[in-house]
Amino acid sequence: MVKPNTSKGKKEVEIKRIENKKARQVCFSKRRQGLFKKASELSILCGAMVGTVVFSEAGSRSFSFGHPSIDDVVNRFLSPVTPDVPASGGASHDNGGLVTDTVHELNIEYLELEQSLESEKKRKERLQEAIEKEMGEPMMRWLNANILELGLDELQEFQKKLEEIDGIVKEVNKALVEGRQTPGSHAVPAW
Amino acid sequence: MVKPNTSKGKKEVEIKRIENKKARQVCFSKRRQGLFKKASELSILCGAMVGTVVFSEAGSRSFSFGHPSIDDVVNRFLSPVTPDVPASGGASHDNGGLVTDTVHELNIEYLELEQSLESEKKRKERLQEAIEKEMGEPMMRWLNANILELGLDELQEFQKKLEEIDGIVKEVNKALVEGRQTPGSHAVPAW
DNA sequence: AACTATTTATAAGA
DNA sequence: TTCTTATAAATAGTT
Repeated sequence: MVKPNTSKGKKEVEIKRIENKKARQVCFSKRRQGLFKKASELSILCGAMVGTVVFSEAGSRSFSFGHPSIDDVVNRFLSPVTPDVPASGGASHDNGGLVTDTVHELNIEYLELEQSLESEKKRKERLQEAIEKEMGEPMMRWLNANILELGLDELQEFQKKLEEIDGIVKEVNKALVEGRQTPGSHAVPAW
Repeated sequence: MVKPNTSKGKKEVEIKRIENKKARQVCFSKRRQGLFKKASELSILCGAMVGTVVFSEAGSRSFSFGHPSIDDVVNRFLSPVTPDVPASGGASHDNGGLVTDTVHELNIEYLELEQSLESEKKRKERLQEAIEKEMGEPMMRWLNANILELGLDELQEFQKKLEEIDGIVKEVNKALVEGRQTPGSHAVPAW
């Protein structure tokens, strides 16, 4: 290339909030793309589960990438199977085999059990919090913002949804009370 | 740096699974770092919520980055509410005054009325969509992700919330049917 | 883990 | 928004 420098091109950037709104949006768009590309490459090259979620500043839009899917990744993240916490090594208690027979091994087993109970407790706390937070504040905020705007038809539609969800919850509840086993296939409508 | 070229340096890579285990692990480590850095830069430059989760291939370890925190991002992702609803550019028909008296003015008034009805219709459509979208997909996704994990206590808590909301909706509904006037202060709990 | 030749990402400008 | 291009940044292979 023999083009003279026309002052285009990348300049070094310091990483701090871009104040100019237009420039910020352009950057958001470009870097979001770049981020997803990197995430995708990592998942392919290394066969790893990777999930990335980005919300636009206003919060009105969300973008996500996930391998194998964003839902899989989120579920995995929420699942107690692996303790999360950045770079925390999960003591996997796989147990293919024989009974432990030394005091040392018994001790280890006990510690693992204790840890697993602890993390189960934490998980429950997190779920409880989530219910409070997701069903509480944001839903109520949305209602506050919109309920006065709803007409009759809309209200009835909204109510129908509510009752649909309520029905599912009741069903799962029942299944739990009765069999105390995983309610694998409760009647889920075609979501 | 006066080193002669000893054939180091990057070669182009095609994006496919790296078969060599050692190389794959090294790549995982490097690119994971890179990904988190990019995610962090995006969140700072553009003031956006960003979350990224990566699981090691074996699945024993998880790594995450989140701004403001990974839990915030996940909760937001699972939250049924997105306060989008773009600013409805409603032509405010304030009317402080006198009766219009020329054909021209009547025409204008008619056109404005028509426009206002049109935009009202649009607004309703938007709300209908919002109900579908907010109550539908994200809520169901959240439920899917969590309902099997909920214990009895949590389920009952969840249900209580549902019924609380349902009660409010019914009340507003009633107010609409009866008085056909803004139900300014229905019994709203302390949200 | 450090090095560095190259590829890749991207900030500005058009 | 999309394309172009100079340059900064990421990184694959080597040591």
